[in-house]
Amino acid sequence: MSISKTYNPTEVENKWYSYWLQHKFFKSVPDEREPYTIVIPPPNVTGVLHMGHMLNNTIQDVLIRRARMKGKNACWVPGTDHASIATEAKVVAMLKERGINKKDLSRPEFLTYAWEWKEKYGGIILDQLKKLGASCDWDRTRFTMDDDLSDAVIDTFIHLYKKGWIYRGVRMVNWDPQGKTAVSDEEVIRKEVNQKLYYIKYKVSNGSSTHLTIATTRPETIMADAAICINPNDERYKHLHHQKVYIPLIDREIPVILDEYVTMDFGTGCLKVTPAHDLNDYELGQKHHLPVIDILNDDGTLNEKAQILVGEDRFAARKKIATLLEEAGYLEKVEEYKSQVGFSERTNAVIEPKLSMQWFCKMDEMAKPALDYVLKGDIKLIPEKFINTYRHWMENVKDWCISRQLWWGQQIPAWYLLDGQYVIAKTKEEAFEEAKKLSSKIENLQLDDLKQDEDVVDTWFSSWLWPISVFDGFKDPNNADINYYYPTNDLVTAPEILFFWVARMIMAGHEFRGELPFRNVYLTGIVRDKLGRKMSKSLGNSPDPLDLIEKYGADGVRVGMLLSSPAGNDLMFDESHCLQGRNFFNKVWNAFLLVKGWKVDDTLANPNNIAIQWFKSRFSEALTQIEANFAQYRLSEALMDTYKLVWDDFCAWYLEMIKPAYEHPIDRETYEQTLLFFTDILKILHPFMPFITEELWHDELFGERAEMDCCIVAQMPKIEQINTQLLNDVEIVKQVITDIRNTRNSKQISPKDALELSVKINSGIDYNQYQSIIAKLGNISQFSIVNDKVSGAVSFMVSKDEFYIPLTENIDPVAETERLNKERAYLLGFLKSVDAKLSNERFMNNAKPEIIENELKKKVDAETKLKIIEENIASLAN
RNA sequence: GGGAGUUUAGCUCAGCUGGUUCAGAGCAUCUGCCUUACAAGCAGAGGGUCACUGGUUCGAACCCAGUAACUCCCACCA
Repeated sequence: MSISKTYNPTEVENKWYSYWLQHKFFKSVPDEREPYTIVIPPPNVTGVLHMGHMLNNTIQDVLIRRARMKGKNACWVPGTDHASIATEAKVVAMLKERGINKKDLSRPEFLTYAWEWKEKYGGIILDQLKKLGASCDWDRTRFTMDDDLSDAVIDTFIHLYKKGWIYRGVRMVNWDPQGKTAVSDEEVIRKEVNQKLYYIKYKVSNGSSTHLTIATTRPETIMADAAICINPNDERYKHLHHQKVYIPLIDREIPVILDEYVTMDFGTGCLKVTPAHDLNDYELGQKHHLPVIDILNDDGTLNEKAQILVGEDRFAARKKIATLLEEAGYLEKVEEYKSQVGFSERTNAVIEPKLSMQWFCKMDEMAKPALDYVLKGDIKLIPEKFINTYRHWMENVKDWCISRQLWWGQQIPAWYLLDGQYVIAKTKEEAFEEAKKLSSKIENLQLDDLKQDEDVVDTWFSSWLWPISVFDGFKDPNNADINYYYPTNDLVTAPEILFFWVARMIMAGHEFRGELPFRNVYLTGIVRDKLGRKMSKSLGNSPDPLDLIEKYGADGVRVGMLLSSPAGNDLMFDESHCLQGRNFFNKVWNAFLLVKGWKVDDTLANPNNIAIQWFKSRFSEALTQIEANFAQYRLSEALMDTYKLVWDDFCAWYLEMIKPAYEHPIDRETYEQTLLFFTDILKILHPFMPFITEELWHDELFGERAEMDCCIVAQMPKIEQINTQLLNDVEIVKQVITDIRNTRNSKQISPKDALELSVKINSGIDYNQYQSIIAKLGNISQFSIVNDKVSGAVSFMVSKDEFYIPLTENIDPVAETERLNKERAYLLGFLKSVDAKLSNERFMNNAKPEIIENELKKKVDAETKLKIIEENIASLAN
């Protein structure tokens, strides 16, 4: 098998992904091994892959591949979320394009369209994940509206209802007029927007011509006013106590009420109270027994109760009413004003506070154990800083509005009787039986008298069950899968959904399994562009992930994503990272080409033992570091350790040390060792760069591979004994080589010209054994150990040892002296600081003994060096 | 308004229990190289008052207090 000169990612990626699939390497079934489980945060079924998914899933894949290679039974469960609001919106839009209005469809008809649409476009994102190399067990793919998962939703609804934790009530909810549904508090995103503050005059009805002025950002709601409220302590308005005023334009009379809730120094100190359209006003209205006048339709247009501007959209009405007020002389002034406005997370429509009958889930009881898991450390949040946020939310948790006025989702299992009573039951038949038991029985109750609640539950009411439901933990609570895989190990997700999803999964885990759902939550950051803006479709600042894969290879993009993304920190994405990733796999490829090109001569018996032993130790040293970083979920650092090990230690040093001269053969032992090293390198690279490593793994260089002998299931190398002495020595040897190269650079000597090198050893290092390495990498023709200083040579010092390169014609005593003087000055300064410490009584009394010992050693070392330098300066002067 | 976090080289980030003259890495930059694995490369080099001000300490990037800037989360000021 010949190997191509350059690595071709696309071809290789497709080849190996199919191979992995075909040989079921992603598949997991319970066995005697330790499980390692991740459930994917299910992306919206309508979604397409964006940079956030790339980051998130790359991390998951690295973790899962590593676990697999560490002998665990790794199971990554993929799937999608039905995302009721988002999907329903898309389906409605699609129907509209076809000239179909949702209103004209029955529920079953609509759902048929929706399912068709889901089947057609639903899988896209999962296929995109495959391009990234995601090693999910695709046979386990679930959808939150699969029958079993929907059943679980209904069952848990009934369970919680029976516990008294689900109730129905009229509340002020966040109404999304575009989605025409209520949304939960968490789905409202507040943004500061520039608004106008309208000052509007209301006539007092006592016959005098006085008026009061209120300030509002929402003049279109004055028709829904129920009162004007002033602070009883406000001296300015004592005369208004117990008066009534007329709403402008419609001249409806409303009372002036008193409440300390009103801030005197904001606006005019007069507050219009509009219970139907503002949460605070609603509460104020409750307190003062005010009527609720709702002037808005579900779609945000004004209804007939508004009397004027009926049918107008709320924002159009706002503009028009401003004009009307102005014309009628009621508008005192308009000011620019910044305030917070809530937007729907799903549709981006401005949220309308609206009173309506909804289903709620009580949270306080469930929050307690869910908080404990995290506070006790049974569930770890990574990074830990999120614990505070989590606690704050859990301690102030509010009941969860779980009903949504949509069709796409799990329909609420509430069945209404003709008289408005209702029962909760899974099926109509069960509901019928329940209904017959009601205390106030209905005569002649017929099955068809029961009408199911039209609403569906919030999508999160299904996804909070995800870690259990994907293993059929509801349908069959004692099955082999759930017993084996649950609790799962790591969850990788965005901090944005810590409350939406993570917290609720913990609650559900405890409530329905009596156990936590996962042990570690790795919270990723937001992917931002160079300017720090969140990457989003609407800003157009997000590259298409698939284009990136096309351009840099999946391995390159994976490395690019991970190069700089510590947990919890936002990722400042820059394509140059992917470039760096590509350059990296290119480096690996070329190193491979080099080794592959070598011819072995079995008669050679001069293995590079030093190089081999050194790299062995170095590899274990790096592996120790890599493991430690993984243990702390420092993926970027683990990657960087690997990167440096491969690029610097292996390619730049080890391969250069052992590389035979052009067209010369290599000895058997060195060759075999190098192949072993390469194998280990492929293994540690694999979680980051699965494709190129698998490709190289199968090269004939490593001999015939059995069908199932793949890098993806290779076992990670183990940490072996580290020869610290050797590692230290080689660091010095590397420094010697660097200094030789530096000398060449500064004297403009070509690397091709061989040099002579002498060393006067003061350190006790045995340079004899490193001679050949120094000679090879420094291009030294003659290496000698001397007892005296060499005059007329360029010198440098490494550790305490003096090195000389005779260069009579090029030597410049003045420059050389200057250089040595600089070093001398540095050492003098250094000694001074050390002496200062050592002569400081308090330091000697307080510092730990090992610190003092270290200082003493520093002193001796520096003095030795100083002495040598001063001798050298003296000898130059001669 | 409340809470959390961040601030270290041009950029992205490390810096664990305060202890080498401690200031580090990768990228970028600069210099020199087409040295037969790799110019997607090789060999080198330069770059920082650790945001600011005080304090604690023998010793501070690290601990404490204050200041500033930025980010995120939570919160109903019309």
